[in-house]
Amino acid sequence: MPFTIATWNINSIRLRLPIVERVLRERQPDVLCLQETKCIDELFPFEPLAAAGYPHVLINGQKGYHGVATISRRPIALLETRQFCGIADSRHLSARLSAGGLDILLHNFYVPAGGDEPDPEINPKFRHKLGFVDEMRAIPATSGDSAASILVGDLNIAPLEHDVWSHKQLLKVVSHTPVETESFEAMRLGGNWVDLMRQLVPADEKLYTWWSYRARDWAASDRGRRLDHIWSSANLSGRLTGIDVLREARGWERPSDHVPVIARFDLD
DNA sequence: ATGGTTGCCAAGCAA
Repeated sequence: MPFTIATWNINSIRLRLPIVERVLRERQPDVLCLQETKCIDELFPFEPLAAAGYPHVLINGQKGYHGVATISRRPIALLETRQFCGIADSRHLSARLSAGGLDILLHNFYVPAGGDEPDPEINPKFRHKLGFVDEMRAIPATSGDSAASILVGDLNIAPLEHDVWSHKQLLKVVSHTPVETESFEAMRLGGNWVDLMRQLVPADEKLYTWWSYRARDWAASDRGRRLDHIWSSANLSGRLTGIDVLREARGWERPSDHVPVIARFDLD
């Protein structure tokens, strides 16, 4: 049995509990990292997730906005919930679990979207996003003989040309501006993180995890972006056996605008 | 160039 980990910006856990249960039932990931749960901790749906086989649930929620949760079939321990840029948003949760004899440090991130105007001087939300990515430099991929790291989440940046439907048309659109993509890649490489999706999908192939709600026909226009990511330390990247982007989930009833991404590893 | 949709929670704000 491989070890599998999934990430999904769910855009309200309570509204979309039925499709979360569907993914858990059909794909049975060992761990699912959720972002934008939009749910205070007291209202989090622990019981249905436990009934689905996921009794280990770690949450960092807030009212109405943001919020991350990491749910697991196997025991998992909360490490910390970090703040970034001195702003008390619920955008991070780290945890420790064991798989294949490895002690795995797992980060679940929801990076700020950054607003519409890609100018940090006039747009505080964009300034926050750039500062947030800068602060992520303090979280490198730690590893050792029996230790490894995984970082997943909605990172709200599509770094490569073919991570967006039109590189040229998105160069001035927040999520794909050079100031974002360059600092994003520098942060990833400086932290020794491996981009696992692109390890298996060639850089010249289009790859998206998000399609706007505003499209008349998201599938026909297919104007997507790869905003969701799975990274690992180098000692785990060699154990990666597969990546699934569940594009079909964008067409389900009451969908999130993001779809689940699942990584499979040759670990038990 | 503009507006297009969704969710929170009950008016805009954020995405």
